[in-house]
Amino acid sequence: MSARTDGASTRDRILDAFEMLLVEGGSRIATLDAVAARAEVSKGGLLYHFPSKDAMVDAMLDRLREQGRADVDKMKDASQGPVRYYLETSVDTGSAFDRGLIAASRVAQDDTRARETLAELRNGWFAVLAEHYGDDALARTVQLIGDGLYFDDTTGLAHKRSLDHVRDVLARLDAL
Amino acid sequence: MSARTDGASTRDRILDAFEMLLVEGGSRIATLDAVAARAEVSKGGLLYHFPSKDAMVDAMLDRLREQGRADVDKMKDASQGPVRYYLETSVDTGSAFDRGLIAASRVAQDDTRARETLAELRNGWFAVLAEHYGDDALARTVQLIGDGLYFDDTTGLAHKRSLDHVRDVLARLDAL
DNA sequence: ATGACTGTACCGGCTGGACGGTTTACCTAG
DNA sequence: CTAGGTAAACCGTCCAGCCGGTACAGTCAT
Repeated sequence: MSARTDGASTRDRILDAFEMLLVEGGSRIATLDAVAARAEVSKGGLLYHFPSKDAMVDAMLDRLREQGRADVDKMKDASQGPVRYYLETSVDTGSAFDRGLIAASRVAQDDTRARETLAELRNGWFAVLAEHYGDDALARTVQLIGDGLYFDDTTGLAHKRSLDHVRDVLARLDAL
Repeated sequence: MSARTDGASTRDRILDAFEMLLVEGGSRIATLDAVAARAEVSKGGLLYHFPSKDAMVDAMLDRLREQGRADVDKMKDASQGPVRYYLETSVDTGSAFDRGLIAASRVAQDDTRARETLAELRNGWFAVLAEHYGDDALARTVQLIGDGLYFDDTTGLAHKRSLDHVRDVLARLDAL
């Protein structure tokens, strides 16, 4: 709550490092030693802030949920409208939020809390989409397209024309 | 290629056990010991068939690619047409192929070969979709929806009405 | 104002357990 | 005899978590 080194608190630097490693190589390489090294903290220092790896995951997920709430707000009053905003941010924009999202999905493979967090975020977006359209079928379909975009992106096989294709199809439905 | 115990060969039983463990708990719990136990084979017996874990992954991926080729064929001459077939099989039907697909995506997190295999399978489906529609935008969008369905399913948060919603929207586009 | 003490933030060596993989000795049906 | 195993000891490596220390800022009685 007081000591700073560069700009961010050590605590946040550790969480950032954890997310980066998760994004780059999955949970296998995101060991405590690797996280500590990346955050330029000793392992002991890391353990001072987060008593266990589990606690670190919890903290990362808490931060992500908070960022998620902010994202839903931005989506609601985005100038392009919620749909375009949602679709455009479904592909990795390099933001801290995206990084956290990808990190969480890496962990989700064997962590229930991460799955729950992801589900909670998805529910938030769906609510905005459903309210905007007043049509659950359309809202769900757009959300699925967003999930597909996101999946392709994180699995490393996104086609750069995908977003254009989707916009084209949604235009035919007057759903943009 | 000859010895049977129950119905399947020991080799296939091992691969099945490996996939099951991958689906249930990700690569962390799919250890050689756990696979051997699930397949009711000794660890030595497992290593007799697959000299290393890497070799086991390769074999699993090979089997999956073969099943994938068969699936593309089934998709081409499915009575419901390729789109319905593709969509319906994007949600887990409990088939061996689905299980293999989920298993591969679990491994894909830190395995290039698995990512390549998944990409190859996706290309096969896209080709059928694109040929059917003669419209890349629509084909890509349907594929993204399929990816979304699949993603939701494997992340454990599928809504059972999703498929109906998608069918509804595609009907509005005369794309079913 | 100073010396004793306290809490915060952090360091880094170490341990114990799990895991992948190897090897060896043994069994058994065809 | 040999293909197809079983059973279990063993090795090297990796990793989470533990622990004994350090540095230093602040507090407080004297």
